[in-house]
Amino acid sequence: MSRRLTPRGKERRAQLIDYATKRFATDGYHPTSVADIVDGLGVGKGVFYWYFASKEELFIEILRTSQRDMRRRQQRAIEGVDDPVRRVELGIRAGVEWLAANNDLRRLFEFARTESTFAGSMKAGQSVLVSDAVVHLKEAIVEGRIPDRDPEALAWAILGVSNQLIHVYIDGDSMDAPQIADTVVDFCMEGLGVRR
Amino acid sequence: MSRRLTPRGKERRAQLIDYATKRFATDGYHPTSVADIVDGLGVGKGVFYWYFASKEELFIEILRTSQRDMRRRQQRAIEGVDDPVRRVELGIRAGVEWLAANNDLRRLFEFARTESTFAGSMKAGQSVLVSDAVVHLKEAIVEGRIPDRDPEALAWAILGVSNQLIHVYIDGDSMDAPQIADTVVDFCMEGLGVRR
DNA sequence: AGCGAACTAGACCGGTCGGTCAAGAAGGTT
DNA sequence: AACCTTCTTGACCGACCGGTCTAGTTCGCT
Repeated sequence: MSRRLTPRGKERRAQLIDYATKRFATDGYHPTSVADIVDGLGVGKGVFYWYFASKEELFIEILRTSQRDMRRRQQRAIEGVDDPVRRVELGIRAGVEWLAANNDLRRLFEFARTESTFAGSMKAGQSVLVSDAVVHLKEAIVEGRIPDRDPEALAWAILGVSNQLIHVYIDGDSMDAPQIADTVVDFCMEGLGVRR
Repeated sequence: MSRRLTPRGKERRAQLIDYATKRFATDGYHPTSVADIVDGLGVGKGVFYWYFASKEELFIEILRTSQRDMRRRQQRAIEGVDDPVRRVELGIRAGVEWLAANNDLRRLFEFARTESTFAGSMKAGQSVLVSDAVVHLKEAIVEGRIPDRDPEALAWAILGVSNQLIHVYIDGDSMDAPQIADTVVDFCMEGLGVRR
């Protein structure tokens, strides 16, 4: 699906994406029908299928552009920083802040990972983030700044901590984004801090 | 829903739960219809509604009993162990091994967290696990074995690492459960191991 | 003003959904 | 054998699903 869109058309399309994102995030993808979306916007069903080939296509589009946006933010946050450990930290903070600011999308990501139709698309996107992180982790290992362990596993672990703490503390809104970022960074840098 | 069940009835019920769990895990909760379940078992639809009041009730029952089972396994793994740090480690290992061995259920948990209908039930169950862990973490802090940080956040972080690494390495079957457990324990105990 | 492209409304379609129900088979107890 | 409870069948129901389509309106351009 790809049409020539006038400014008016682009805005409609954006409207549909925004509203659908919210509904998907609050009610779930399956329970939200196309009729719900167009009714909520007060437009006819034809509008939806003018801009999107299917409900599924819309959802995948939301996932793709969101993942791209998050990665961009992370890259902007670390550009020009020499210290690899510092780059990891800034990457974590940028990621946490993006996910906290786009909680709707975070929820969509969580769901998308659970259904085979979307899992592939999600895994691909996440793998990109992990590869990004692996570069810095490897550098940190080479420089002897952190012990030599599988950098990919470390990157996934970081992602896991970030997602979990945001999920708990944003949805339970008992912490703001910077506080969560502090907690995540702290745990990722030294874990429980057990002396062994 | 609760009926007097003969042994035969109990087995039917278990059959339904087993098969539905697998279908829910592979195809998703919504895409799996009640008709799919009974057809897959070669029985009539009435059978399903003889044992369960609704599709939703069945799903919640699966979640409840699974969470209980996982917690039991964790408790059995740490009973009689004096060292709180060791208890945390054994709890992590037991949790990881349970989730790896019951990957179907792990996927269901992942989905259940994303839909408002089931999120409450899931959160409650997870909170219990966290409270369990918090007890040992507090003790470890008091004994000076680990630095004094919010034990609840630590517990959630541990849960996040466990879920993420199992998700990645079991579904991509490139590691077995004990290896994953090692990796999780390692990360949780000392994180990236940054010297600060 | 006129025309084609962009956009919109909403009735409509076939299919599927979760759930019901009447009828009867199977099994245990007396 | 008679009888009651447990269990099973599958046709059926109304609701709703994603998606189509036709008839039209609005807009930008010449």
